[in-house]
Amino acid sequence: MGRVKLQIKRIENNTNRQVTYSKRRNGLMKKAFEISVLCEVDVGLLMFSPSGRVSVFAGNNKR
Amino acid sequence: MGRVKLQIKRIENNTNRQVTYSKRRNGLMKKAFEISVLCEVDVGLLMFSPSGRVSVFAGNNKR
DNA sequence: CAAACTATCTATAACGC
DNA sequence: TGCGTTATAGATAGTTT
Repeated sequence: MGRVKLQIKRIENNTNRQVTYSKRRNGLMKKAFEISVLCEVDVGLLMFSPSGRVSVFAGNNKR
Repeated sequence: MGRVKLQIKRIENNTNRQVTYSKRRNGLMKKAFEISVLCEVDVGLLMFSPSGRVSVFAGNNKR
């Protein structure tokens, strides 16, 4: 997506890599939430950022 | 996406819910892979389908 | 610097075989 | 039932504020 097609390889620029991480992390969490609701499945998603922060999403159909 | 705007709620039709699960599961795994490479982060993704099957993605930047 | 914008790319809902 | 196509909604790379 975006203005240009992006090659799937490590983003060398530190700032840009961090910005992209923030954006895509949000998108990935949203997608995980959506599939858990739409399809009534249990989903667990874990991301460990280079800075040591962890993002977690857990969606389950029992709620 | 798709032909119509989709409400984020359980898909009632069993067949359609299964089809949507297959498609979105693939999309979600791909996204997880991409963020792990682009941003050099460790990512774990787990999905438990209603039929009992489990899908796992694990991407880490040590490889 | 981070938040918002927007042009463009990608994912996917409905459809067709 | 499953796989490929098409039209469109959604995500996002680069830009602007």
